[in-house]
Amino acid sequence: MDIKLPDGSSRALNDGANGYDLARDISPSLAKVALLAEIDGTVCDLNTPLHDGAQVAILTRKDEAILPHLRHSCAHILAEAVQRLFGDVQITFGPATETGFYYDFYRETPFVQDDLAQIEAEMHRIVAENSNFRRSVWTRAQMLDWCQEHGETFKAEHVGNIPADEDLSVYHQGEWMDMCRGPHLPNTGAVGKGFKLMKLAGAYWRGDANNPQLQRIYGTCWRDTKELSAHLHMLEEAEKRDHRRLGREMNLFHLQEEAAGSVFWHPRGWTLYRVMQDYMRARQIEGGYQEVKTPQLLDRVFWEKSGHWDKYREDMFVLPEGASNEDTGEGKAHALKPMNCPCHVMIFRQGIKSYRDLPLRMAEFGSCHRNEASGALHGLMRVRAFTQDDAHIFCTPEQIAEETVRFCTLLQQIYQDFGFSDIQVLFSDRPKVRAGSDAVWDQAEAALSAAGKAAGLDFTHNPGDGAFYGPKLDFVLRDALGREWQCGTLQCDFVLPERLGANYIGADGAEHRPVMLHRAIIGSFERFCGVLIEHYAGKLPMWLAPVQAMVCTISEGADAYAASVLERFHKAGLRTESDIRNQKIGYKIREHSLQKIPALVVVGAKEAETGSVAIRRLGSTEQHILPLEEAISTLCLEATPPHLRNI
RNA sequence: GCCGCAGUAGCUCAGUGGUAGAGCGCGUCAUUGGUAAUGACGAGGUCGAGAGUCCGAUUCUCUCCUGUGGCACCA
Repeated sequence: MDIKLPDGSSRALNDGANGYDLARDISPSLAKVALLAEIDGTVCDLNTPLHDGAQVAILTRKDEAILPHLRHSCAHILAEAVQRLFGDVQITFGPATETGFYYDFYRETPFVQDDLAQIEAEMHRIVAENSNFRRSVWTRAQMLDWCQEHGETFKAEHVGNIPADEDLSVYHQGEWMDMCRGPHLPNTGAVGKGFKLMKLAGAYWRGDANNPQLQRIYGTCWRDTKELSAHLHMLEEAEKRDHRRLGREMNLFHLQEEAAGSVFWHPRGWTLYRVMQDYMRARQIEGGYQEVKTPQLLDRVFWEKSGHWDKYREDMFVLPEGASNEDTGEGKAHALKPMNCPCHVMIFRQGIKSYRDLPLRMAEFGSCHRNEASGALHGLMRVRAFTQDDAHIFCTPEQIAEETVRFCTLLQQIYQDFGFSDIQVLFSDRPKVRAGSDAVWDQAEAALSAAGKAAGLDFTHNPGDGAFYGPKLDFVLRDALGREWQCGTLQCDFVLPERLGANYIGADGAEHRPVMLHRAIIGSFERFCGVLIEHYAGKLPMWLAPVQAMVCTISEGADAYAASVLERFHKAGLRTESDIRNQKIGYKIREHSLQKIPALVVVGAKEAETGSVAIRRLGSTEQHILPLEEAISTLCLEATPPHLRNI
């Protein structure tokens, strides 16, 4: 038979030959390092038989494509090690992840951290044993017998979930085996030493909280120890830019247990927050939005009417009846608002709206409370009290397309200004269970998807994942470490205007129902602050930096000059502080550099005499001596928020 | 909410069945210096909260709280 190779050449092999035979035919040295075969674009075991005319590539350690399979094989080795060491363990699943693998086990007694070292040592032993991975195909009955015999109830349950027309394959390695689709490396030795067990975690069987909890062991796995240490180093770097750590070190905010999930903003952190908010407000006004402010605490009846009570009451903060005054037991039941939209509909409903009022764009920096599960809280990223850059656009169905384009344009501008250029858009269309007629969905989906494309955004289709009340676009941005953050969203809603009785008078003189577009760009200010801190590793661009310049004196003799410099900087609108402490200049430089202050303004006798300043920028060791006014105009230029530039 | 881990000075952490220690930070004093740590001295702790075992608990046990890594959740 004839096999085509990646370089366009072809090779004649005997019938029944496999990838290994091909590798050996090409060269004995290739056969030694061959790990997997990519047959017609699908990665397969090396010993998978080839067919005539197949396009085949032999994969070796050099190919990144082996990584998922290397990791998956490593997961099997983990599972074998665990079953060797612990008698009372059932195996379940163990897939590859983005940087490694995990395996979920069932065991009455949980694993503890100290078990990991022992397990890892056993894994190295299994690698050293260098057993072949051997695939075989079993019948359902054979498999179930095996599960019965070995007490593997979870695997047995899974047998029933494998499509009837699919082969049920098992992979052996030495004495051990697992039911698995494969493919795998030729032998356990091929996994090498580039792996490490990372952490223990709980996970539910089949991802469902109603099912038994399994014990998950995470590992990371790479092609060699060099790649492994590079990855571990990257993790250390990521830890250094953790916003919780930087928030403390830079004195931006803190959290404490009496207010779990709510932020104490310190002066510097609140400055960042305010600068962001001022910027967002300005951009929104440019974008044709009107800003409003609505109540935090509303009668329970209101939430019942809006439909939130039924759906979200578990996660709402509620004041039960009588709680408003503990002494007298007076007061109706209330709840803190978990979102702003119903309140915005209330404003829309005041007075009679005409089609001439549409589209009506109503924005609020809406402070919301959601009683998030305790295990979900995480620094600024997941909190219980937060403020959204929320807005609702009331419009006609015909206006959806244009409003979407306007929104995408605004969003792109804002992300760019904050320093994010890699934006991914997910378009989610009608779910199975939904409200509204198909005709309206047709129109909304077409409008959204066309508008997304028109705005020139990267576009991924996410079928069936829309909200029950309408299709949506989600905007995911990628930060400096390549992590993804879903921040922006645009959701069509045909339901809430109806539930809460919003309408307008059309050109025909009749009442019509507006469509509501729920939209946010940064999502929550709290979370976005966290994202910014991590994206910039604390080194915020000048316009966002809480303190933009620090005037540092060389010695006491320069105090008076420093005070006049500080005053000039303040007058120029630069957020500036001064450090006239009795310390050496090196000490001050170090301290304010660690505080990530963008411009250090050093003044001593020389500067005082010539009316100049020595500027040292964060991240550089150079000093630039400039006349005071020139320094100010240079820094001011950079410190100008994006919406005020070029005007 | 579930599973693992953790909670000791402002921060990072050590430590012990007989009520505690370091470094940094903070304060005072000396030093007046030229770009990432000047020196000396000093203050600072209900060892997360509650209960139990014990003559005695920060240490052992239990419960709770909070944090943390996951899972589930995320309008």
